[in-house]
Amino acid sequence: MKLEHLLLGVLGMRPSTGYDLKKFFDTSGRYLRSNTQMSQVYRVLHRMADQGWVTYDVEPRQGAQDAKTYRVTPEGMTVFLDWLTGPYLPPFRARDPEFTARLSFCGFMTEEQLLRIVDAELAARRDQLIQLHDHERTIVSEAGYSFDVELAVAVTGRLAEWGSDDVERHIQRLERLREDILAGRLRNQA
Amino acid sequence: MKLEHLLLGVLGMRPSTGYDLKKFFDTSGRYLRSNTQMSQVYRVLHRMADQGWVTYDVEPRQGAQDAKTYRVTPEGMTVFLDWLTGPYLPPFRARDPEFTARLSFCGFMTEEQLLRIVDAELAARRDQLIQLHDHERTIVSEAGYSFDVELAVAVTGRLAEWGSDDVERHIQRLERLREDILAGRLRNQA
DNA sequence: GCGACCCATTCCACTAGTGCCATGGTCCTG
DNA sequence: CAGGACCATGGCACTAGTGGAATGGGTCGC
Repeated sequence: MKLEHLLLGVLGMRPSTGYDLKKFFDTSGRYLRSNTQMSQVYRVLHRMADQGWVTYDVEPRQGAQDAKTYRVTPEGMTVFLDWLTGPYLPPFRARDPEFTARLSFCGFMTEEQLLRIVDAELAARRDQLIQLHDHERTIVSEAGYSFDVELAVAVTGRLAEWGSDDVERHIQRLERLREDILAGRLRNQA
Repeated sequence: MKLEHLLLGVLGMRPSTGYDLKKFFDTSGRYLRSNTQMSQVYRVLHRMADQGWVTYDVEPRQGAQDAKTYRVTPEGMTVFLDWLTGPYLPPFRARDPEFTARLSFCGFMTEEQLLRIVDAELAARRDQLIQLHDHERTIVSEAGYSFDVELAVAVTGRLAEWGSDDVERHIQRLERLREDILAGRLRNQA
């Protein structure tokens, strides 16, 4: 998930300055991408402007740097939609934000496109759950450094438990979401 | 969380070849780091060998490339332990693997060091939960591209719900783990 | 006896991201 | 009236990671 696409998505909802974008990723967008650097935002913005994916209006500010309000061009929107509605390959770890990122831009999708993504995610996580079960792990330290095997076994056992619980829970949520989309239950609700 | 540290941790448990390490991150270590490239593993291994953090024994294989079995040196172990037991700054997103990574190497820690990490994580997530509640988000599309506001509101609402449920659940697990460590319940169990 | 897959290392060009700092303004607060 | 937060842009050196391919075995099954 490139910063590029996230920026296009955010700008697609609301034209912003580089500063606004940075602020967004520090606050409500933090679950999409954390630790976003100023420099990175501006660098990507410059590149996208060169490629014609975004344009900006300059608001002159006497003395200080001008403020540039960026907006997505039709070409940029095409690039963004190609990513958003293009093939979704669920990442190996259910927790990384690929899926969440796409869902948070679901306003740009049709319900059919959304369903395709949800279905792909669901299939991947069901597979994953099966593989988690027939997976034994042994912990042995052979390297001669001080290592508390008993503690390691107990804690990693718990981590594995947490992991598969999370996947199960995620699957249940996806099933519920899927049904709600199909039944039109996402319409006309608070 | 640098690949460096993960490699040192894994090698600290079991000396391995570069290939073994890559395989590990593709299978049981996949929750620590996904999509690990061969080239990256070998590059980091070379650098660490230069710095004296690891050494290797060469097993000659006639015709083909020699196989090198890497192991951690005392200096490397020091570097690793400095990271592992050094200050833990919980990442903004509860889901990224910093915490999990440290816990999976808990065999190298004392129970006190483990507790410090768990406590830091717990404090961070409790703060986060408070901030999640007084956080209103409004979704408006002002950019003129086709945008289904109703769908977006419904789905992002659900995402937010999922997110805060996850944090709550994570906190409960941490509390339970904390108590179990303190009560010595991680000892002598299956 | 060949294709597929495993073992094992290395190189190369490239892209993305980090961390830190400089500039220069406004507005608020104690 | 100083200090800090906020607004806004940008430069620089650096590090880490991606993606792909070349090399050259070995083993297993069909």
